[in-house]
Amino acid sequence: MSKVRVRFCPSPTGTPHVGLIRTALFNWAYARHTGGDLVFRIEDTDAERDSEESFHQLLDALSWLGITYDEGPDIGGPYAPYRQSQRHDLHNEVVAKLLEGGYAYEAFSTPEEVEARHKAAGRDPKLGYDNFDRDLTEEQKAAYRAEGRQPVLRMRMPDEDITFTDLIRGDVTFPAGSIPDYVIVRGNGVPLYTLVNPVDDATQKITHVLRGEDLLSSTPRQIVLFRALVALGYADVVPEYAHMPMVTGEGNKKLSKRAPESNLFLHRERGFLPEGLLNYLALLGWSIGPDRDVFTVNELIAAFDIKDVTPNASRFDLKKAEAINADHMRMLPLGDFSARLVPYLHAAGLVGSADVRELSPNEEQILAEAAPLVQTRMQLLGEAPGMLGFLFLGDEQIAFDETAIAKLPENAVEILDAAIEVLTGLEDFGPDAQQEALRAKLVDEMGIKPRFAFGPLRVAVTGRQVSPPLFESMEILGKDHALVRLNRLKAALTA
RNA sequence: GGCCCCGUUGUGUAGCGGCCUAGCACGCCGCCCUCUCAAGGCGGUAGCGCGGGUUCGAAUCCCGUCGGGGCUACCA
Repeated sequence: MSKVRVRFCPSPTGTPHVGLIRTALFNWAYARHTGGDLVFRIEDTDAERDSEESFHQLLDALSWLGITYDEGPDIGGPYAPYRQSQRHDLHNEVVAKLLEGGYAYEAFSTPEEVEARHKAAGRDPKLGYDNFDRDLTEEQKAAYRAEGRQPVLRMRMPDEDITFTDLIRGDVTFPAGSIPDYVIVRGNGVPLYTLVNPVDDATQKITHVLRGEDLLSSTPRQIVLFRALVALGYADVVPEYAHMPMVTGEGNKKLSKRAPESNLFLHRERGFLPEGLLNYLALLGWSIGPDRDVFTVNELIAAFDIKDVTPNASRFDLKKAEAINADHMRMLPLGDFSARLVPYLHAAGLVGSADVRELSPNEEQILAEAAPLVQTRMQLLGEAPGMLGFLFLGDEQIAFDETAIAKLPENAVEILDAAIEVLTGLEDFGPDAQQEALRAKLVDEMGIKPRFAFGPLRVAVTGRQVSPPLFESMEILGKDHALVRLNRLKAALTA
C-alpha cells in the first residue's frame, strides 16, 4: 500500500476553533500512526474573509500544540506552493481541460431565471439549479454573451447514484439526480472551493481526506470532479474519505465561533496544557480503550486509527476538559510543571520574566519551593497567580479578601496574638515545628477547633480563604514576613 | 421542502447476538482523610428515544417511527 498522505487545509478566517483543531489533530495522529505525511495547505480563496493575521494564528496554534506537518506554506515541500492563492495557474489550466473535455460547461442562467422555470413547471422553486444550460448551442451562448452575461462554469453531474465508503460511516449513497450541476468557477473567472480543493488534493497526491461532517454532502460532487481529474491525468485515484463528527456546544448546535469555549487561544490563556487540550479533543469521537481516558501524545499516535472514530456528534464539555488537563498537570515532572507556571505568573506581574531561566534567584527559589505545593491543587496553569501570588508580593501588598474576613471567628485577634507569640519564640521555622507549636497552644491549650484556629493565620498570610498549605507557605515566606503579616491582619481587625 | 448523517446515564464513551442485574471517565451527592482547597480512598445518582420484527436469546441485526444535526450559495 502506498504511503498515506493526509492534509489539513483551513481557510485563514478568524481565530482557530477547537473543532478545526480536532480535525487537524486527527489528521496528524493518522499520519503519524501510519508513518505517512501531513500536508498543511492554506485555502485562501476568499479574499474577502481571509487575513494574514489569521494565517499566523494558525501557525501559532499548530506550533503550540505540537502538531507538526511535513509540507506546508512556511516549510515548503515537493508539491509547493501550499497556499491556494498561489496555485491559480494550475487551477485555470484544469478548468480549461475540464471545459474542453466536456466535464464542465458554461451556464448563463441567473438564480431568478432558474426559480422562474421551476415555478412555471410547477416544481418547488427551492430545488436548486435545473441543469438548463447543459447543452446550449454556440449560437445561444453567443447570444447570452451579446447581452453582456458572464457565464459560471458548472460540473456536469452524472445521472447515476454515487456511492463511496466513508471510513467512519461505511457506505454512503447519494441518489442520481439529487445533486444538481454545481458551480466551480464564478462569473468573474475566479475558481471556487468546490473546484480548487479537489484539484489541490489531487495534485498534492492526498490519499485520505479526513474532514468534518459538514462536508459530507459535498463529497459526491468532489468524487465526480475527481473522476474527471483521473481521466485527465491530474489524479491517480479518488482518495478515501472519512467524515468526523461535529463538535457541538450548548444545546446540540454546532459550536459557534462566538462561543468562548470554541476559541483555542482562550483556552491557552486560561492555562490549558497543549497535551491536556489535545488529550481532551481526541476524546471527542475517539477513545483509547474501555477503561481509560488520559493518555500521552505518543500513546495517542500509537493507538489512533481513523476507523475507530465514532460517527456521532459530541459536545464540548469544559469541565471534563479541565479535569483531563488537571491530570496532565499532575503527570508533569516538577521542574517542567514549575517552568510552565512562569508565563502565567509573569502575565500577572508577579515575576520579572516569562522565562524560567531569567528569573531572579529569589523568584526561582520561591517557585521551586511553592510549585510542589500546588501541583495537585490546580486544573489550569492560569490559576497560579491566584494560588501563589502572596508569595511574590510584599507584605503590604496583601489584600485581605472581604468574604474571608467576614468568615473569621470572633476571637480572631486573640488567635493572632497567641500565634504571634508562639511563632516569635520558634527556633525551627519548619512546617512540622510550626504546626506542633501552634497546635499545642491554639488547639490543645485554648481549645479551638483546628479549622478555626488556623483560619485567621491563613487569611493573614495569604489574604484568602483558600491557599496552599499554611505552614509550608509561612516557611517559604520566612519567619519575619510571616510575623509582619500576622500583625498586619491583627491591626486591620482592631482598627 | 429535498438529500445525507446521527441516536447508550446530564456530558464523553466501552459494548460488535449470550461475559450486560450495561463497564469507565467527567459532573453531581455523601462519607473517610484533613490547617483551607485540592489530591487520594470508599460509596451513591442516572442511560440503551419509541414501536414492531428476526432469534432459544438484542443495547448489539432488520423495518418503521420519532428526535437531533448537516448540506441545499457565483462561502469554505
